[in-house]
This record gives sequence, structure tokens and C-alpha cells, in this order.
Amino acid sequence: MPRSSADRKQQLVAEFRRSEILVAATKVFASKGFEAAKMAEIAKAAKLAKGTLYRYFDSKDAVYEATVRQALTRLATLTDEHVRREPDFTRKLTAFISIRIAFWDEHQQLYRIILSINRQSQHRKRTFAWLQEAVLYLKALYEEAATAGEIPQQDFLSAAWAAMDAIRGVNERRAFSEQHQAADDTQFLMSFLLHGLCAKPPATYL
Amino acid sequence: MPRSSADRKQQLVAEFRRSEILVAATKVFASKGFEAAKMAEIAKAAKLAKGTLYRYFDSKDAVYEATVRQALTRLATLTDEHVRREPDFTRKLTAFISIRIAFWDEHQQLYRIILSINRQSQHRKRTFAWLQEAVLYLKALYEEAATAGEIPQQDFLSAAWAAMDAIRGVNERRAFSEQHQAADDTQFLMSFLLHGLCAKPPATYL
Amino acid sequence: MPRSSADRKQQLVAEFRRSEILVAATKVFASKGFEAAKMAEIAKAAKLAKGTLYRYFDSKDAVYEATVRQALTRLATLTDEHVRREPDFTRKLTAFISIRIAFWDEHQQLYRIILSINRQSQHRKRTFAWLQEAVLYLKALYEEAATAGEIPQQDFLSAAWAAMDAIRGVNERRAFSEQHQAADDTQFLMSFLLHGLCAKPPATYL
Amino acid sequence: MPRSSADRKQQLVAEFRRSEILVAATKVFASKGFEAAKMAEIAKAAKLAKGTLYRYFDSKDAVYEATVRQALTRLATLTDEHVRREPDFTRKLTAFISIRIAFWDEHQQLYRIILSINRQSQHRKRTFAWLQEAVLYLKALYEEAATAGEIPQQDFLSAAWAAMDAIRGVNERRAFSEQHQAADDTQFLMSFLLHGLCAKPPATYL
DNA sequence: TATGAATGAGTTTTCATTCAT
DNA sequence: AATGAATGAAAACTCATTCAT
Repeated sequence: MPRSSADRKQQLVAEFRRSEILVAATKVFASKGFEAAKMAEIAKAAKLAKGTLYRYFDSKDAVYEATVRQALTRLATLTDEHVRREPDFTRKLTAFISIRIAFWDEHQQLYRIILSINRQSQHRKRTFAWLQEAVLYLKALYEEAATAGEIPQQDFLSAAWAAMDAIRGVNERRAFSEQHQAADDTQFLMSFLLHGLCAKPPATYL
Repeated sequence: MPRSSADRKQQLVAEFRRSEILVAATKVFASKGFEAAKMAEIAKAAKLAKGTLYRYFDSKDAVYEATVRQALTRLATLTDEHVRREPDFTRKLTAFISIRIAFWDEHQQLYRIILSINRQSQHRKRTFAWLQEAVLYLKALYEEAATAGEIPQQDFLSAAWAAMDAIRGVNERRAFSEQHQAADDTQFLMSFLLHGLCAKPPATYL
Repeated sequence: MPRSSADRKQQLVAEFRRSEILVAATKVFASKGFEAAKMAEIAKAAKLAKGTLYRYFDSKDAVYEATVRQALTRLATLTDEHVRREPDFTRKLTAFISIRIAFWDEHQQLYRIILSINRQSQHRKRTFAWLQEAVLYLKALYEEAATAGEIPQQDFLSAAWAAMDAIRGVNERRAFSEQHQAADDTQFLMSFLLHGLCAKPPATYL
Repeated sequence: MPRSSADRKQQLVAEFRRSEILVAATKVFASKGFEAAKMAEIAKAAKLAKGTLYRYFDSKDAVYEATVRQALTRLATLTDEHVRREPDFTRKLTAFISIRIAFWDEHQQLYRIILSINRQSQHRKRTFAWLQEAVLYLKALYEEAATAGEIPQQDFLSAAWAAMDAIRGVNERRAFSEQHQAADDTQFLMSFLLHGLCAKPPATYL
């Protein structure tokens, strides 16, 4: 059926345009932030006219949302693929950390976008929700480990948030300065998340 | 000399005006964020005319910068006062954490401002520098503790950043949702920073 | 000649498309007005693509003009059919009025379009010309009646305009509120146009 | 009190600016219609910057509303002043008609504005309400005359609308062509409204 | 001939900043 | 020094029209 075939082709082209726009938007949002990013600039980066953007997205906000969601979806998929492969908790946690550091190393721009937690309350809630997905994933990892007796029972939600905070911090500093190396950072975080400052070994472990 | 005396008086009045503006700006920036905060509103809150603001600050950005700096200075001072009093590392760290969590409860507005400082790429470097002050303070605390044999030698800079990240995360969640309690959060963070997940006590401590 | 035959067929198809577009345009212009009516919507209503519209009309304005002309032509034809049937002036005038009031009830959309023709200064002259056709028709009616001795000689052009104004007013109010009834309105206008405020038939007519 | 005096001066200046803007807006709305009138053009006509307009009016719509209301208020006042002076119904009606024709003769631009009944339904209702004020005034005139026995009882509301319609028509034609003279028009309308097509004064008036 | 994706000029409105008083 | 009226650049979004397929 030529009709259906033409339709599918159209759809693919549209899909492609959308993703092209997202690529352009990622660059612009990343280097300017949401407010300072102008639709005109995104259009120019995508080599399209301003109006064309609005054929594919309803508003600037919709472009932003799609951009971030795309980044997070990719990261979540990648994380799961790697974590799933590892046999025990320590290795899984290492994978979780290192993939999230390596990812942002290669996609710094995407990361910069997600960092902008702080614009408007509407965006804050959205960002919080987005981060929460990763936190819950990590929490599940912890619980699994606890069940397996690898770590003691504790407040895993708080622990997961703290881990995410620390990873976020590392990534921020990697994004905005040029100091650390991925390997070192992963190793440090692993050790830190597992044992903290080791002030004194807690009684239960003696 | 009457001249010099008048000048000093002028200066004091100017200083006073500046701080009054900052009080007003704090309220407005905290509740609206940078972009949504209007100079007109800050002026109104300071009971001044819009134009008068520009006699004391060069631009909206300058007002913002001064507002954040003031908030950070107060927090730093307060932190130091409390930490200094404590006798040993564990207590000092607890003080550091709890003061930074409690500060939020009492100075929500200031805290919201501090949280919002990574808004735009132009501000990010500034933000990094500001946060670094606190990190270095904490690192010094760690080194002191190591010297005193309270904790083992390690990468204290990274550890300090990780601690700051975790504290920031807790405060963010406190600021933008209404979930945790200060006491619990402090206790959790203390334990987490000191011992992590306690996967297995590291060999060196056995 | 097959050529000529094909050409004629082409022309008929084109004619048909034009009238289909006009049907759609009438609906859209009537319910939205000129500015708010979008070419895309007209196209959709005509089950055509936007671009196709431009094969049959040069511009949005051309579509509008054709739409109005069509409406007026239909009304003029209808009026003439009914007026022609009546034997004397009073009945002819009644027919003129009632058909123009009834027309609204049956062709609300067309009528709304006719009402909306003074939209912009660019259109005003056109509007004036369009209305004038009906006025001249009515004036002819008056002159005929005068020749037949049914009404006294007077400024029939002004009188025809005044009648048209009153009819237009009634229809406007019918179109944009829901107050009057066709029968009442026709009767009132007849009486008013014939005798003015002295509602009783003047002595000379008794 | 210098304060109060300065304030009043400010207020007068503001009042003056508003009216200057209205003068400019009247010109632009009149020659272009609502949609085609651009805020930029109104600003230019008022010799102000675009933004300044928004100090005095909230929106384009607000400017439009104020412009029309001003025109109608002036006309209503003027009408009442003249009508009030006249001793009997015929003279009052003549005054009503002639003032409304003369007014638009001198303020054609204002008139053109009010004619644009037909833009959007929101404007239509407003326009209807505006016109209704004059209609009710005229209706009261009729009722007074009926009470005084000058004209017979009848549907005065419809009659008032019809009169307004006819006056509007005359004014429209005066505004958009150059045919009639005020004196003639007034006289014709008087006669037409009183006696309709039976140009001779009806018996009851002999 | 028909399509509908692409275009970009054009519009209202906001607000940091300036400057005459 | 203080004021606040005036400014105008800037930005998101719309839609009539064009044109490659």
C-alpha cells in the first residue's frame, strides 16, 4: 500500500526532525540554562525557522521537558544494563556510580541541563520527580543487598538520596571545573558510601 | 574636620540603605527566584523608588550577588561559632551538619537563596567559589581530626565535598517539600558520613 | 474535440471545488469572524489541504470576498423571487422585509457574514457597494409604488437606506441576542416604515 | 503642603497623558479598526514609546474600551444638554437626531470606531450595551411624549432601536462617502421617523 | 493537481535601566 | 539624593503564504 508506506515515511521524517530539534535544544539549554535559552537560537541551531519548532513542540517548556526526559531515559536504561550484569552489591553499586559519572563525562551538556533544579517551583517539582526515579532504583539495590545480608538494615531512602547527592556533586564539579578523573571519583565515592569517614567502626561490626 | 565627619555620616547612611535593600531583596529573591524577582518589587519592599536602587547597586545582578554573599557570610559565621565550641571531631561534625540544617528552619529565605545559586552558567563559577569556602572549612576540620587521630588519613577534599553535597541535598528536599525532620536528618547524615553503608568494616580498622 | 471537452470538465471540477470551499468558509467565517478564521480551519472544513485553497483563491481576503458575495447574491435572488409575486406595494414591502428577516432564521451563517462586512476600512467601500444593490432594488420598489399612486413622491433613496438600516438593526439584534420573533419584527417594521411613530394609519389613507 | 500639591500636579499630568493617548488611539483605531491598529502605531501617534502606553493602560483592549467610552460619554452628555432645552417632543427628537448627526460630522473618527460592531463576540456584547444606553434615552423621550399625548402609545423600544439604526446608517454613509448634508439628513429622518413613507403629515397632526 | 512542512514577518507585552526634575 | 515616568530591546508564539515533492 503506497499510502501507508508514505505515511510511515512521513512519520519517520517527523521523528527524525524531533530528535534533531532535541539535539539542538540540548546544546542551547545546556550552555544557557532554561531562561536564557531562546527559541530563536534553538531553531537556528537546528537549522530550522522559528515557526517550525512549533510544529513539533507546543511550547518552549515542552521542548525543555522532552530534552530532559530523553537524557534521563537514556541514562536510566544504560544504568540498568550495566548494574544488572554485576553479581554482588559492591560491584552493582560501583557500576551504578561509575556509569553515572562516565555518562556525564560523555554527555556533559545533558547533565548541565538537569542541574538547573532551581528555576521555578513548577520545574523544581518536575526535577525532583525525575531524580526520584534514580533514587528509588538505588534504594531497591540497597534492599536487595540487605536481604542478601551484604549490608545491615537501615534508612535506605535517605541513604539513596545521600548517594545521589554525592554523585550529583561530583558530576557538577566535573562539569564546571576540570579537576577530577572518573576513575578516582568512582573509587572515592564507592569507599565513601560504603564506609564513610571510618571514624570508628560501628559496634555492630566488631 | 566637619567635612570628614559629614562624609562618614554619608557613608554610614549609605551602608544602612544598602543593608535595608538587601533585606528586601532577600525576601523577594527567596520567594520568587532570580528571574521572577522584579526590581520594582524589591524597591517597593525596601520602601524606595526603583531609581534609588541604582544609586546603591549597579544592576539587578549586583543586588543578587550581594544578597547571596550576605546569606553565605552569615551562615559561615554562625557555623564557625558553633563548631568552635565543640571539643572533639564527632561533635564538631555534628555541629557543622546540624547548624546547616537548622539554619534552614530559621532562615528559610536566606537558604532558598543559597540553594538557587547555580541558576545560570554565568553564575555557576561564582557559586562554585562560594560553596568552596564552606568545603575548605570542613576539610580543615577533617585534617585536624586526622592529626588528632580521630579519623584515618584520606582524601579529605573529596570527603568534604561529598558531605556538603549530602547536606545540600537534605536541605533542598526540606526546602521544596515537607518531609523530613531536622533531628532525624542530622542524625542520619552524621552516621552516614562517619560510617557509610557499613558494607564491611575495612580491614585497617579491625 | 476531446481537448475542449476535457477543459470543460476541468472547469466544472474547479467550479465545484470553489463552491465547496465557499461552503466551508461560510461556516468558519460566520462562527469566528474574519480575523479569527484560520485558513487551516477552512481547509480542514473543506477537507482539503491548506495549500490547495490557494489553487482556487489567491488569498484569505479573496475567499472572504467570494463568501460574502455568494451570501448576498443568494439573498438578492430570494428577495426578488418573493417580492415579484406580490401584487401591490404594501405586500411587496412586507415581502421584502420578511424575507430579509426570515433569511436569518434559515441561513444564520450567511447572515452573520453579511453583517460582518464592515470589518475594516479596506472593506468598507466594498460593503457600501454591496448594500447599495439592495437599496436600489428597494428604491425601485418605492418609485413603482409612487407611479401607481400608492405612496406620495419623496426622497426614495434616503427612505430606502433608512429601511435597510432598520432591517439590518433588527437582524443584528436577532443574530447576537435572542429576543425578538420574526413575525413581530416584520409587522413592527412594516408599520414603522409606512407610518413612523404615528402608529395609526394616517388620515389620508383611511 | 508641597507634597499634596506635587501629587496633584502629577495626577494632572497623568490625566493629560491618558487623554493624549486616547486622542492618538482614536485616530488609529478609527482609520484601521481594532485588529489592524497596532500598539506601536498608537504609541508613535502619541509620541511616546511603546512601553509607556502600558503605564496608562493595561492592554490594547483597555485602550480601545477607554477610547470608545470617552466618545460615547461625550456624545451622551452633549445630546442631553441639547434635548433638555427643547419644549416639545418634535423639537426634542429633532435635537436628538441633529446632534447625533452633527457630532459625528465633527468627530467622524470616533464614529468609525463605534461602527466596528463586528469584531469579536466579546466586543459585540460591549457594543450592544453601549448603543443600548442611547436607545433607552430615546425610549424615555418617546414615553414622555406619549404621556403628554403627543404621539400614540406603541412599541417604543423597537421604535427607538429603529430610529438609532436609521441614524447610524446616515452617519455611516456620511463617514464613508461624501454625499449628504447634515441639514437634509436631519430633516429627512425627522419626517421619516414621525410619518414613515406617508410623507404628508398625518391627519392627527393637522 | 494536491499536499502539508517550512517559513519568518509581525504582534503584544514585560521590565531593567536611564534621566529630567 | 531621590524619584518614577519614559524608554525600547527582547521574546514567545501565530499564521498566511510558499514550494518541493
